[in-house]
Amino acid sequence: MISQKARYALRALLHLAARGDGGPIQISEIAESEKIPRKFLEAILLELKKTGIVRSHRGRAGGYSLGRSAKDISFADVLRVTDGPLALSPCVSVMAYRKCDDCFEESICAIRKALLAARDATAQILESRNLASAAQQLRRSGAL
Amino acid sequence: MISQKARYALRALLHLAARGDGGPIQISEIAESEKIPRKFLEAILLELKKTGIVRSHRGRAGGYSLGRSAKDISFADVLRVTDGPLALSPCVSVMAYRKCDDCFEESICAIRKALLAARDATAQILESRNLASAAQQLRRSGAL
DNA sequence: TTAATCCCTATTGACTAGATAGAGATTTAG
DNA sequence: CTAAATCTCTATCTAGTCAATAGGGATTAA
Repeated sequence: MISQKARYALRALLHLAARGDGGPIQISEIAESEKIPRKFLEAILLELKKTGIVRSHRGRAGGYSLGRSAKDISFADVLRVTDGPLALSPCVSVMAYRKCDDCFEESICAIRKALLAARDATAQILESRNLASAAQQLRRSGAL
Repeated sequence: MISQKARYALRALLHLAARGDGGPIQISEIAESEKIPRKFLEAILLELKKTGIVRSHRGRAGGYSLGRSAKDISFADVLRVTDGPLALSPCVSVMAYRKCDDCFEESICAIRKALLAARDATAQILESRNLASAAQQLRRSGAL
């Protein structure tokens, strides 16, 4: 299961992607219209900023905007920031590989083989879905 | 990431699948040869028993054996017991559906659409991998 | 210089993961 | 029949994580 943080992050980013072309948007606007606890959202956006997914503008009339084109921000990108690796085991993570603590011999581990296939399938999907396509879906279904 | 409990469960079940035809195997044998804390393994096997994945035999010379043919026990079956639903969100879980707490309108949720595709991809893989095929892989690579 | 914004650190409460302890119940060998 | 070996059950502990909140500090523009 993804965390609440991940849900908030995705909702906030979709908000930015949808109303994206009129300068920065304030935390409080996002928090109110997406029903996200304001302080929690601050922390989330700060993390997203550190990885370049969003950009911030300080001072009066400051706020947040996407750090790059919406079509270049995938669901995988976001989940990796909020929830860590997509993989079901560190030993099959591409972005954050680590040997399992008690692994005997990785090359013949039957568990690893299954988890690796699962990771590849998940990553293939989540890397192909991005904010632009998601926002477009919303527009098509009349939600925007 | 899967839990430590899931790892232990899978290792224990592979142990049973590999040495499966000579009557029940004791917890202590599994615990020692798979390096799993004994008491923790007891709890895990008890849970696996409740769902029919293993069968127990009490008393002297008792122990555990698989509850059904190894080819009918998928990785998905095991992970569902130890770690809950495979899905990344309750609203896309097939075995344990639940509406998201703060969902506005499920049918047009763009997040849900991506998570649904991810669930299907993961489930497809994990339901196709089973203890029999995993044990066979181990045999082929000379681990048994 | 003031007000609006983002930035940062610390803290809290609830919950879960992983592991352990100690008895109780059941079966079978002798 | 009884003793030993097994599984069964309930309770507990510790450390860590999740979700949320608090209270300022830094920056910018009007």
